[in-house]
Amino acid sequence: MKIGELARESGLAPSRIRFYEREGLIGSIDRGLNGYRQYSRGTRQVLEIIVMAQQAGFSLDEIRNLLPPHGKGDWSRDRLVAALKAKVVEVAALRHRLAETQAGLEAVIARIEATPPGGDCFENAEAVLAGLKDQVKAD
Amino acid sequence: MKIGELARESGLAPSRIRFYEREGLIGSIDRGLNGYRQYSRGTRQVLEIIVMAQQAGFSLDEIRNLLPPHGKGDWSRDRLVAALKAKVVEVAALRHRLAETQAGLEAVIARIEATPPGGDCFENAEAVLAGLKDQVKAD
DNA sequence: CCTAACCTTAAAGTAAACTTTAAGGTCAAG
DNA sequence: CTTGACCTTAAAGTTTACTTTAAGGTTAGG
Repeated sequence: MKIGELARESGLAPSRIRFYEREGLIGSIDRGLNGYRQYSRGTRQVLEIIVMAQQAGFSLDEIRNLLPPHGKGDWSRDRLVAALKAKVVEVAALRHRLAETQAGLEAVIARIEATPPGGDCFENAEAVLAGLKDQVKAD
Repeated sequence: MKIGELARESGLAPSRIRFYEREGLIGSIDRGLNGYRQYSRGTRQVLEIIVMAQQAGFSLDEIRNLLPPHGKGDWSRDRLVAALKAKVVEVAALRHRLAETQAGLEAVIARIEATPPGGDCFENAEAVLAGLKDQVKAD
Protein backbone atom coordinates (compact mmCIF):
# COMPACT_ATOMS: atom_id res chain seq x y z
CA MET A 1 0.00 0.00 0.00
CA LYS A 2 1.45 3.35 -1.06
CA ILE A 3 1.12 6.54 0.91
CA GLY A 4 -1.79 7.90 -1.14
CA GLU A 5 -3.90 4.86 -0.46
CA LEU A 6 -3.04 4.89 3.24
CA ALA A 7 -3.94 8.57 3.28
CA ARG A 8 -7.35 7.91 1.74
CA GLU A 9 -8.05 5.02 4.09
CA SER A 10 -6.95 6.81 7.22
CA GLY A 11 -8.30 10.21 6.27
CA LEU A 12 -4.93 11.84 6.97
CA ALA A 13 -3.02 13.94 4.44
CA PRO A 14 0.10 12.26 3.03
CA SER A 15 2.14 15.17 4.34
CA ARG A 16 0.84 14.41 7.79
CA ILE A 17 1.84 10.75 7.55
CA ARG A 18 5.34 11.69 6.41
CA PHE A 19 5.45 14.20 9.23
CA TYR A 20 4.63 11.50 11.77
CA GLU A 21 7.39 9.38 10.32
CA ARG A 22 9.91 12.24 10.60
CA GLU A 23 8.77 12.75 14.18
CA GLY A 24 9.30 9.12 15.05
CA LEU A 25 5.65 8.28 15.72
CA ILE A 26 5.61 5.59 13.08
CA GLY A 27 8.71 3.63 12.20
CA SER A 28 10.55 4.04 8.94
CA ILE A 29 8.90 1.56 6.67
CA ASP A 30 9.81 -0.49 3.63
CA ARG A 31 10.53 1.19 0.36
CA GLY A 32 9.90 -0.17 -3.11
CA LEU A 33 12.72 -0.18 -5.64
CA ASN A 34 11.49 3.19 -6.77
CA GLY A 35 11.85 4.63 -3.27
CA TYR A 36 8.11 4.76 -2.64
CA ARG A 37 6.96 3.94 0.87
CA GLN A 38 5.23 0.59 1.23
CA TYR A 39 2.87 0.37 4.16
CA SER A 40 1.39 -2.67 5.86
CA ARG A 41 -2.12 -2.75 7.24
CA GLY A 42 -0.74 -2.32 10.75
CA THR A 43 0.36 1.20 9.97
CA ARG A 44 -3.21 2.23 9.51
CA GLN A 45 -4.00 0.99 12.99
CA VAL A 46 -1.08 2.90 14.42
CA LEU A 47 -2.40 6.03 12.71
CA GLU A 48 -5.79 5.40 14.25
CA ILE A 49 -4.24 5.09 17.67
CA ILE A 50 -2.40 8.35 17.15
CA VAL A 51 -5.55 10.20 16.10
CA MET A 52 -7.55 8.74 18.97
CA ALA A 53 -4.90 9.63 21.49
CA GLN A 54 -4.83 13.17 20.13
CA GLN A 55 -8.58 13.45 20.52
CA ALA A 56 -8.15 12.28 24.09
CA GLY A 57 -5.80 15.20 24.61
CA PHE A 58 -2.37 13.63 24.23
CA SER A 59 0.35 15.68 22.56
CA LEU A 60 2.44 14.05 19.86
CA ASP A 61 5.27 14.03 22.34
CA GLU A 62 3.21 12.08 24.85
CA ILE A 63 2.01 9.73 22.14
CA ARG A 64 5.55 9.07 21.02
CA ASN A 65 6.40 7.93 24.52
CA LEU A 66 3.24 5.84 24.79
CA LEU A 67 3.72 4.01 21.54
CA PRO A 68 5.97 0.96 21.57
CA PRO A 69 9.51 1.30 20.38
CA HIS A 70 9.27 0.49 16.66
CA GLY A 71 11.97 -2.13 16.99
CA LYS A 72 9.79 -4.77 18.59
CA GLY A 73 6.38 -5.05 20.19
CA ASP A 74 7.22 -4.38 23.79
CA TRP A 75 4.17 -2.32 24.58
CA SER A 76 4.92 -2.14 28.32
CA ARG A 77 1.39 -2.67 29.55
CA ASP A 78 1.93 -0.98 32.88
CA ARG A 79 3.25 2.26 31.48
CA LEU A 80 0.42 2.39 28.98
CA VAL A 81 -2.24 1.76 31.62
CA ALA A 82 -0.72 4.32 33.95
CA ALA A 83 -0.70 6.96 31.22
CA LEU A 84 -4.28 6.18 30.26
CA LYS A 85 -5.42 6.42 33.87
CA ALA A 86 -3.70 9.75 34.31
CA LYS A 87 -5.49 10.97 31.22
CA VAL A 88 -8.85 9.81 32.58
CA VAL A 89 -8.24 11.93 35.66
CA GLU A 90 -7.46 14.92 33.45
CA VAL A 91 -10.52 14.41 31.32
CA ALA A 92 -12.69 14.02 34.41
CA ALA A 93 -11.35 17.26 35.83
CA LEU A 94 -12.01 19.03 32.57
CA ARG A 95 -15.55 17.68 32.51
CA HIS A 96 -16.08 18.93 36.04
CA ARG A 97 -14.94 22.38 35.05
CA LEU A 98 -17.14 22.38 32.00
CA ALA A 99 -20.16 21.41 34.08
CA GLU A 100 -19.46 24.44 36.22
CA THR A 101 -18.97 26.59 33.17
CA GLN A 102 -22.32 25.53 31.82
CA ALA A 103 -24.06 26.07 35.16
CA GLY A 104 -22.44 29.48 35.41
CA LEU A 105 -23.52 30.46 31.92
CA GLU A 106 -27.05 29.30 32.59
CA ALA A 107 -27.17 31.23 35.83
CA VAL A 108 -26.02 34.36 34.05
CA ILE A 109 -28.65 33.90 31.36
CA ALA A 110 -31.38 33.43 33.94
CA ARG A 111 -30.22 36.55 35.71
CA ILE A 112 -30.26 38.68 32.61
CA GLU A 113 -33.61 37.39 31.52
CA ALA A 114 -35.05 38.10 34.94
CA THR A 115 -34.11 41.80 34.81
CA PRO A 116 -36.75 44.15 33.46
CA PRO A 117 -36.35 44.94 29.76
CA GLY A 118 -35.48 48.55 30.56
CA GLY A 119 -32.54 47.51 32.77
CA ASP A 120 -29.39 49.48 32.21
CA CYS A 121 -26.46 47.92 30.46
CA PHE A 122 -24.04 48.47 33.26
CA GLU A 123 -26.18 46.52 35.67
CA ASN A 124 -26.29 43.69 33.21
CA ALA A 125 -22.56 43.78 32.97
CA GLU A 126 -22.26 43.59 36.72
CA ALA A 127 -24.61 40.64 36.82
CA VAL A 128 -22.65 38.84 34.17
CA LEU A 129 -19.42 39.46 35.96
CA ALA A 130 -20.83 38.38 39.28
CA GLY A 131 -22.11 35.16 37.78
CA LEU A 132 -18.87 34.39 36.06
CA LYS A 133 -16.93 35.22 39.17
CA ASP A 134 -18.91 32.74 41.24
CA GLN A 135 -18.09 30.25 38.60
CA VAL A 136 -14.42 31.01 38.77
CA LYS A 137 -14.41 30.60 42.53
CA ALA A 138 -16.08 27.23 42.20
CA ASP A 139 -13.19 26.19 39.98
CA MET B 1 -3.45 49.55 39.56
CA LYS B 2 -0.45 49.21 37.24
CA ILE B 3 0.22 46.24 35.01
CA GLY B 4 2.72 44.64 37.36
CA GLU B 5 0.25 44.54 40.21
CA LEU B 6 -2.50 43.21 37.97
CA ALA B 7 -0.05 40.58 36.75
CA ARG B 8 0.75 39.48 40.29
CA GLU B 9 -2.91 39.39 41.27
CA SER B 10 -4.07 37.52 38.21
CA GLY B 11 -1.06 35.27 37.89
CA LEU B 12 -0.57 36.26 34.25
CA ALA B 13 2.64 37.70 32.85
CA PRO B 14 2.48 41.41 31.97
CA SER B 15 3.39 40.51 28.39
CA ARG B 16 0.36 38.29 28.27
CA ILE B 17 -1.94 41.05 29.51
CA ARG B 18 -0.56 43.45 26.88
CA PHE B 19 -0.99 40.70 24.32
CA TYR B 20 -4.66 40.32 25.22
CA GLU B 21 -5.08 44.05 24.84
CA ARG B 22 -3.46 44.00 21.38
CA GLU B 23 -5.74 41.12 20.46
CA GLY B 24 -8.82 43.00 21.53
CA LEU B 25 -9.77 40.71 24.41
CA ILE B 26 -9.59 43.51 26.92
CA GLY B 27 -10.31 47.08 25.97
CA SER B 28 -7.64 49.73 25.76
CA ILE B 29 -7.58 51.17 29.23
CA ASP B 30 -6.75 54.44 30.89
CA ARG B 31 -3.20 55.68 30.90
CA GLY B 32 -1.52 57.78 33.56
CA LEU B 33 0.28 60.99 32.54
CA ASN B 34 3.42 58.88 32.22
CA GLY B 35 1.75 56.56 29.75
CA TYR B 36 1.46 53.70 32.21
CA ARG B 37 -1.68 51.55 31.95
CA GLN B 38 -4.12 52.05 34.82
CA TYR B 39 -6.40 49.11 35.43
CA SER B 40 -9.64 48.92 37.34
CA ARG B 41 -10.62 45.94 39.44
CA GLY B 42 -12.96 44.82 36.67
CA THR B 43 -10.04 44.03 34.40
CA ARG B 44 -8.90 41.33 36.76
CA GLN B 45 -12.32 39.74 36.49
CA VAL B 46 -12.17 39.85 32.73
CA LEU B 47 -8.78 38.15 32.85
CA GLU B 48 -10.23 35.48 35.10
CA ILE B 49 -13.01 34.93 32.61
CA ILE B 50 -10.51 34.61 29.79
CA VAL B 51 -8.38 32.08 31.64
CA MET B 52 -11.41 30.11 32.67
CA ALA B 53 -12.76 30.00 29.14
CA GLN B 54 -9.37 28.89 27.87
CA GLN B 55 -9.28 26.12 30.42
CA ALA B 56 -12.67 25.08 29.17
CA GLY B 57 -11.17 24.71 25.72
CA PHE B 58 -12.10 27.96 24.00
CA SER B 59 -9.70 29.65 21.63
CA LEU B 60 -8.89 33.32 22.09
CA ASP B 61 -10.90 33.96 18.97
CA GLU B 62 -13.99 32.35 20.46
CA ILE B 63 -13.45 34.18 23.71
CA ARG B 64 -13.20 37.49 21.88
CA ASN B 65 -16.61 36.86 20.39
CA LEU B 66 -18.08 35.75 23.69
CA LEU B 67 -16.86 38.82 25.52
CA PRO B 68 -18.86 42.03 25.18
CA PRO B 69 -17.66 44.72 22.80
CA HIS B 70 -15.64 46.93 25.12
CA GLY B 71 -16.23 50.01 23.01
CA LYS B 72 -19.29 51.14 24.95
CA GLY B 73 -22.06 49.57 26.94
CA ASP B 74 -24.40 48.59 24.15
CA TRP B 75 -24.34 44.95 24.95
CA SER B 76 -27.81 44.70 23.60
CA ARG B 77 -29.39 42.31 26.06
CA ASP B 78 -30.80 40.12 23.33
CA ARG B 79 -27.56 39.66 21.49
CA LEU B 80 -25.78 38.91 24.73
CA VAL B 81 -28.33 36.35 25.80
CA ALA B 82 -28.27 34.76 22.37
CA ALA B 83 -24.48 34.50 22.44
CA LEU B 84 -24.52 33.02 25.91
CA LYS B 85 -27.15 30.48 24.95
CA ALA B 86 -25.19 29.47 21.89
CA LYS B 87 -22.19 29.03 24.13
CA VAL B 88 -24.16 26.85 26.50
CA VAL B 89 -25.00 24.59 23.59
CA GLU B 90 -21.33 24.43 22.63
CA VAL B 91 -20.27 23.68 26.18
CA ALA B 92 -22.90 20.97 26.45
CA ALA B 93 -21.68 19.41 23.22
CA LEU B 94 -18.11 19.53 24.42
CA ARG B 95 -19.13 17.93 27.69
CA HIS B 96 -20.87 15.19 25.80
CA ARG B 97 -17.78 14.50 23.74
CA LEU B 98 -15.58 14.46 26.81
CA ALA B 99 -17.88 11.99 28.52
CA GLU B 100 -17.45 9.71 25.56
CA THR B 101 -13.72 10.18 25.57
CA GLN B 102 -13.59 9.25 29.21
CA ALA B 103 -15.81 6.21 28.75
CA GLY B 104 -13.65 5.14 25.83
CA LEU B 105 -10.46 5.50 27.84
CA GLU B 106 -11.93 3.56 30.73
CA ALA B 107 -13.07 0.79 28.41
CA VAL B 108 -9.59 0.52 26.97
CA ILE B 109 -8.05 0.38 30.43
CA ALA B 110 -10.46 -2.31 31.57
CA ARG B 111 -9.70 -4.32 28.51
CA ILE B 112 -5.97 -4.13 28.94
CA GLU B 113 -6.19 -4.99 32.61
CA ALA B 114 -8.42 -7.96 31.84
CA THR B 115 -5.82 -9.59 29.61
CA PRO B 116 -3.53 -12.07 31.35
CA PRO B 117 -0.15 -10.61 32.32
CA GLY B 118 1.61 -13.01 30.01
CA GLY B 119 -0.57 -11.98 27.08
CA ASP B 120 1.21 -11.34 23.86
CA CYS B 121 1.83 -7.80 22.80
CA PHE B 122 -0.04 -8.07 19.59
CA GLU B 123 -3.19 -9.10 21.41
CA ASN B 124 -2.81 -6.14 23.71
CA ALA B 125 -2.45 -3.90 20.74
CA GLU B 126 -5.58 -5.38 19.22
CA ALA B 127 -7.50 -4.86 22.44
CA VAL B 128 -6.37 -1.27 22.63
CA LEU B 129 -7.40 -0.67 19.08
CA ALA B 130 -10.80 -2.25 19.55
CA GLY B 131 -11.43 -0.04 22.54
CA LEU B 132 -10.28 3.09 20.81
CA LYS B 133 -12.29 2.23 17.77
CA ASP B 134 -15.47 1.93 19.81
CA GLN B 135 -14.69 5.33 21.16
CA VAL B 136 -14.42 6.76 17.71
CA LYS B 137 -17.74 5.38 16.68
CA ALA B 138 -19.37 6.82 19.75
CA ASP B 139 -17.84 10.17 18.92
C1' DC C 1 21.97 62.12 42.06
C1' DC C 2 22.14 57.42 41.22
C1' DT C 3 20.39 52.91 40.98
C1' DA C 4 17.03 49.34 40.73
C1' DA C 5 12.72 48.24 39.68
C1' DC C 6 9.25 49.60 37.29
C1' DC C 7 6.88 50.99 32.80
C1' DT C 8 6.63 51.77 27.31
C1' DT C 9 6.94 50.15 22.25
C1' DA C 10 7.78 47.41 18.08
C1' DA C 11 9.66 43.50 16.42
C1' DA C 12 11.45 39.18 16.58
C1' DG C 13 11.48 34.53 18.61
C1' DT C 14 9.22 30.05 20.25
C1' DA C 15 6.68 25.68 20.23
C1' DA C 16 3.32 22.51 18.39
C1' DA C 17 1.43 20.37 14.58
C1' DC C 18 1.08 20.55 10.40
C1' DT C 19 0.84 22.24 5.24
C1' DT C 20 2.80 24.21 1.20
C1' DT C 21 6.26 24.84 -2.13
C1' DA C 22 9.88 23.77 -5.24
C1' DA C 23 12.22 20.72 -7.85
C1' DG C 24 12.31 16.53 -9.48
C1' DG C 25 11.63 11.05 -10.25
C1' DT C 26 8.06 7.18 -11.64
C1' DC C 27 4.37 4.92 -13.81
C1' DA C 28 -0.05 3.60 -16.33
C1' DA C 29 -2.85 5.05 -20.15
C1' DG C 30 -3.69 6.54 -24.70
C1' DC D 1 6.22 9.10 -25.95
C1' DT D 2 3.81 12.27 -23.73
C1' DT D 3 0.43 13.46 -20.27
C1' DG D 4 -1.25 13.35 -15.69
C1' DA D 5 -1.40 11.32 -11.41
C1' DC D 6 1.40 9.60 -8.45
C1' DC D 7 5.76 9.54 -5.52
C1' DT D 8 10.38 11.73 -3.40
C1' DT D 9 13.04 15.39 -0.63
C1' DA D 10 14.31 19.58 1.89
C1' DA D 11 12.94 23.76 3.24
C1' DA D 12 9.92 27.30 4.07
C1' DG D 13 5.25 28.83 5.51
C1' DT D 14 0.99 28.81 8.77
C1' DT D 15 -1.63 29.26 13.05
C1' DT D 16 -2.18 29.89 17.97
C1' DA D 17 -0.74 31.80 21.94
C1' DC D 18 2.42 33.69 23.78
C1' DT D 19 7.49 35.30 25.42
C1' DT D 20 11.74 37.61 24.64
C1' DT D 21 14.53 41.25 23.15
C1' DA D 22 16.02 45.83 22.31
C1' DA D 23 15.88 50.38 23.23
C1' DG D 24 14.31 53.55 26.01
C1' DG D 25 11.29 56.57 29.63
C1' DT D 26 9.71 56.86 34.91
C1' DT D 27 9.77 56.54 39.74
C1' DA D 28 10.90 55.29 44.62
C1' DG D 29 14.63 54.66 47.91
C1' DG D 30 19.17 55.61 50.02
